[in-house]
Amino acid sequence: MATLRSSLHDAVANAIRNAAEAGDLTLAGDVPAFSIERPARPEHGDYATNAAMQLAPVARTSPMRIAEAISGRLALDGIATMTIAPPGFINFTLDPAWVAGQVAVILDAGDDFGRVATDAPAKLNVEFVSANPTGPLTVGNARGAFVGDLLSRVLEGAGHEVTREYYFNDSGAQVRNLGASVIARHEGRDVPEDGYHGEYVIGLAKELPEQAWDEAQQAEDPAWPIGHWASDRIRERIEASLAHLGVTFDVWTSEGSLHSDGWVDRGMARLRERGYLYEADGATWFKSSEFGDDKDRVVYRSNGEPTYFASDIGYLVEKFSRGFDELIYIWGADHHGTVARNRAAAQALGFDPADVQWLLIAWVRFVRDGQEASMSKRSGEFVTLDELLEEIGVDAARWFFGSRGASVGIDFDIELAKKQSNENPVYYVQYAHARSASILRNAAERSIAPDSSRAVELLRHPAEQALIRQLLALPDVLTDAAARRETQDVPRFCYETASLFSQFYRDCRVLSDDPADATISAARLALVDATRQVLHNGLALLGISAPASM
RNA sequence: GCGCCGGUAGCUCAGUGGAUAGAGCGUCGGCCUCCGGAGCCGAAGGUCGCAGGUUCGAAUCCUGUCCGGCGCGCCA
Repeated sequence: MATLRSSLHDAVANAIRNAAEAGDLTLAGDVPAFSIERPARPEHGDYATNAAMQLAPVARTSPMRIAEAISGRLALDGIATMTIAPPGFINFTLDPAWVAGQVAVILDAGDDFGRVATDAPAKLNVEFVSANPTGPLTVGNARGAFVGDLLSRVLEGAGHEVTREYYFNDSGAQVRNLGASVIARHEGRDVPEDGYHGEYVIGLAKELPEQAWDEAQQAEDPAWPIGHWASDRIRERIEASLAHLGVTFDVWTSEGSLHSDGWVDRGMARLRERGYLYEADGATWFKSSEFGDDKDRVVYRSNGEPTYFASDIGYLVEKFSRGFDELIYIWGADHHGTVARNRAAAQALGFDPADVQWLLIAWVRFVRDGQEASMSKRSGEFVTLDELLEEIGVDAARWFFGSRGASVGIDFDIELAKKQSNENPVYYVQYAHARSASILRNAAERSIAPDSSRAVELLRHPAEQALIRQLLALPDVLTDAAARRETQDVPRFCYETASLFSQFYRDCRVLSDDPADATISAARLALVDATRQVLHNGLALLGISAPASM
C-alpha cells in the first residue's frame, strides 16, 4: 500500500519532470532530494513540500516561481487545494470528501492498516539482550529487551522479515565461577570473593539434584559441570522472564556452538586467506587498524585460546551464512569500544559494512529513594526485571522505554514511576481505546451498526476531519520509525490519536435516541470503529494491550 | 590523553535543515441536565550548554570550547 506521503512525493516528482519537459523549468542538474511533511500549523495545510526551495540552485530561478511551475503540473486524487507560501513552500490541503471516504479504507484493511508493503522486503537479523546467563535479568537489561522487541515489531510492520536472536556465553571462565559459587553455597560455605553473591545462588544450590552433584564429583574440576547446570537453569528463567514481557526469540545462539560448529575456524581461515592475520608476541592478531580501528586486536592468545572477539568474527560469518540482508546488533553503551573492531572484521571478511549496524543503548540510571540503585550481579545488589514489572506493569514499562530515543541516557526513578504510573500517558491511550469499544458496545445494544457508506457526505465536522487525517498518517509514521530504527514516533502517534478522539467525542455526539439521527450515528460509529482499529494497531506495534474496558 | 553518546520548559523527555521550538508530569484559572471526567479548554514557564561558521532558512550541519555519562585488556 502506498502511503499518503509517498503518493504525494511521487506526484511532486512527476510534476517536476513534466514541468521540465514542458519548458516551465530549466534544470541544470539532477533533481535534489526534497521532503513531504505534515506542517505544524493548520493554515499551512495538511502536507507541505520544500521541493521548490531545494530546486532553486539547479533551476536557477526563485523558489516562488519554481513552486508555481510545479503546482501547475501537479494532480493527485484527494488534494483539494495547493497554495504557495514564501519562501517557496507548496502546501497541500486534502479534500474533505476524500478524507471522509478513507474511513471505509481503514476498516477494510483492519489489522493490516498501517502495515507497509515494501517493494523489496529485507531479511533482517536483530540481536538483543544477549545477557550472559550468570544471574537473573536486571532492570538494566530491560531497556535492551524492550528496544529490541519494539524495533523488531516496527521493522515487521514496515514490511521486513525479522529474526529475533539472543546470543549467550556458555563457555567462559564466568561459568566456572558460577559453578564454584553454587558449590560453596551447597556446602554451606561463603562464596569466593570474586564469585556470585546474589540470593539466587542459594536457591540454585538447594535445587541442585543429587545426581548432578554426584556426577560432577567425577569431573576433574566439578565447578565446570555445576556451572553449566546452573547456567542452563538461569537461561531457562531468563527466557521465562522475557516471555512475561512479551519478548520472545526465534534463535538462541551460544558462543560454544560457534566453536564446536567450526564458524570461528572458518572466519579465521577467511581472514588469513585475505592476509589480515599475523603472529606477534606468541599471539595471533587481526589487522583491524587497517579498517579504522585504533589498533590491531588479538584473536588467539599466546596460550592458544581464542578471545571473545574471535567468537564475534565467527558469529558474523555464521549469521550471514543464513542469508540475512542486514544484521542489527543492539548493544549496551558500554560496548561502543568494540564496535570499531567488529565493523573492521565485517569489512575484512568481505561483507558490505553498510549491511551491519550496531545500535548502542544508553545507560539507564536506576534511582530509588533518591539514591542510585546498584546493579552488580557479582555483588548481588540489583533490582530484577520481574521486580520492576510487579511495580509498574508491562504496558507502562513498554511505553516508558518505547517513548525515548535509544541513545539518550535515562534516569529512572522507580518510586516516581510507581507514583506516576496512574498518570502515565499509556493509560490515556488505552482509555481512548476502551471508550471507543464501549461506544460500539452501546450501539450494538441499540441495534445501530457502523455504516461508512454515507461517510463522504456526513463526516465533515472539523473534529471528524482532524481525527481521520490523523488516522491516515499511521503508515507514514511506521515507515519513518523503521527507517530511523527508532520507535518513539509510534507512542507519540498513539497519544495524538487518542487526544483527537477525545476532542471528537466532545464535539460530535455519536449515539442518539432521536431516530432522525440514525444515519449520522451510523457514519460516526464507523469512524469510532476506525479509530478503535488504529489505536489497536498502534498499541500492537508497541506490544501493549488494547483493553475493551478498564 | 584519545574515542563514543548526551546537554532543549521546574521535572522527565520529543523534535536532527523548514514556517511562531513541542508533549507528559507539576503549577495556576475555567468546564459536568449528555455516548466512560483516566476527560476538555486556557494561562504561566525556554539565551535549545557557550562561541564562531555554512545556508534563502540552524535546536538540527561544520569548527572550537565547557559540563555529564560510558569506553579505551592476550576480560566477557
